[in-house]
Amino acid sequence: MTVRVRFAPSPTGHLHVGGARTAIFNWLFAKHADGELLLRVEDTDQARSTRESEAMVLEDLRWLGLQWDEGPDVGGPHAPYRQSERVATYGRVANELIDRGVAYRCYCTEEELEAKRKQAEAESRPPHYDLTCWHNRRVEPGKPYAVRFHVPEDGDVTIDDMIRGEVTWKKESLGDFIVVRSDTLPTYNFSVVVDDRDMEITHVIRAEEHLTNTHRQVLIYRAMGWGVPRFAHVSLILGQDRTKLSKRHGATSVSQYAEEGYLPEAMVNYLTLLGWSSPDGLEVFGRDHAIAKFSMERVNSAPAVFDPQKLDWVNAQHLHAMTPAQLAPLVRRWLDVPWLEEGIDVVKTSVHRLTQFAEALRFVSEYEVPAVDRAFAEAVADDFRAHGIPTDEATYKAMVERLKTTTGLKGKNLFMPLRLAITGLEHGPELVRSIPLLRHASEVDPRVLSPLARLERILGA
RNA sequence: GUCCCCAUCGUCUAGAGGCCUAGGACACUGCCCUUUCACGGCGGCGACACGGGUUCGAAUCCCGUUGGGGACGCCA
Repeated sequence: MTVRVRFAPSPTGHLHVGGARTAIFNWLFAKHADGELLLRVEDTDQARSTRESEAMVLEDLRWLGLQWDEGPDVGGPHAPYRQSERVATYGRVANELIDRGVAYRCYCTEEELEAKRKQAEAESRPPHYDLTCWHNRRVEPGKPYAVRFHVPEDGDVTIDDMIRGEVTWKKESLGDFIVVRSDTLPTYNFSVVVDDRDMEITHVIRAEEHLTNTHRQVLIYRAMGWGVPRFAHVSLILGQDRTKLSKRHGATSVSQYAEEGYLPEAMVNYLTLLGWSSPDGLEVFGRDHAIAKFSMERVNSAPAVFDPQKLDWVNAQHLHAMTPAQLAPLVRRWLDVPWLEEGIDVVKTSVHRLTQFAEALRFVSEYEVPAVDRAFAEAVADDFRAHGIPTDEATYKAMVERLKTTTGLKGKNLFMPLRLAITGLEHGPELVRSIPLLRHASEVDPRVLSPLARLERILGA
């Protein structure tokens, strides 16, 4: 049987790293098994769902480089893939549930239910529905009602979770729950079951926050006589304070990380590492490796704290492995200069994120006249005029040898003022690379002062 | 409160009863490389939450305690 999994976001904003990790695990699981991944939009919460959010989520998933076989954008044999467009189906199933006597119309108002809940709480009883409309089943034409599922006598449920093993719930832990709201839209626990059934989902891989929902969902599968898919509940991603990662922990949407100069490859790599480890111990890897090695057996059941520092490191590893030609088109967004590739090559190892290239290369386009000994500057300028500005390692080394003689300086005493005079800074990439870079950049970019022009600034000042 | 899940260095993790004096990675830190910064290399610091079992033997299996998290909606 072909593995079919789904990622089912609700379109209420950008994709969060938690959702991204769930999507990635679904994708890895499907790809590894040569199965299919489909995307389903869970937009039955009309108050919060928007098309703009849906577009953002899809864009975030594409940025990560995940691809799906069926979805609202690409269609497929089980269309539509938006729950808001599937309400007729839910209504049919709900009616069948009522016909079978396992669900009923509930005419209680939200206010009544709220009062009952409060009273139950006050009497320290479980806040379950008091079954008024179950005992008094009726049809009141014209009056709005919700459809409620009745938890049966044999409502205990045990699942064999791929990550957690056997998990059992007693029927008492559940009250009768609503499957269709009075506005005729389904609730999550209901639509998910109908859709997973319709879409022939074989494995439900989702976040642990849904674990307890599984009790209700299995009850619906049973009532309809449907086969139950396998479940895999992935642990949550936590913030540094060990609570569920949320906005107050800082950047939590993948689009923010894209803005901050992280590579999609690194994001996928790091998120994959949060709860999964490669059997060969590799920590820096690409998509193909993850797909080849992925298995649910190696997914950790304990929650994981999101560590921005390690993400940075993983990102740097991917960055450093890329060529300047590969990086240049990505960096242009932040720094669009004609000498970009050589610049990238010179400062690459000092950079962890794409955004940092602009900062690391600022010394090329910006120059503030530093405090340098005038005679020293004169000597260097004379050398440039006589022998030309170094253009590679050989000419640089020759220049250094001459300067040792003409200035009588060596070691730190030579290199520190040389660096300061030419870059305007005390720290930076190797001079053997920086000086040729400045020369080449000044030749193609009028905004860049050549090394000689810089010395003349000092002398003219 | 009830139910469910979880528990190895600060963090991510390896660990399927003897291979464990518990391994790796990030972070921190020392040295080396480097005439700066970074990269890189070699070291250091640093954990099996606690208590009972089971067993010749437990990080590993069982029970309990504690701690953390999640869910208890006409949200998903």
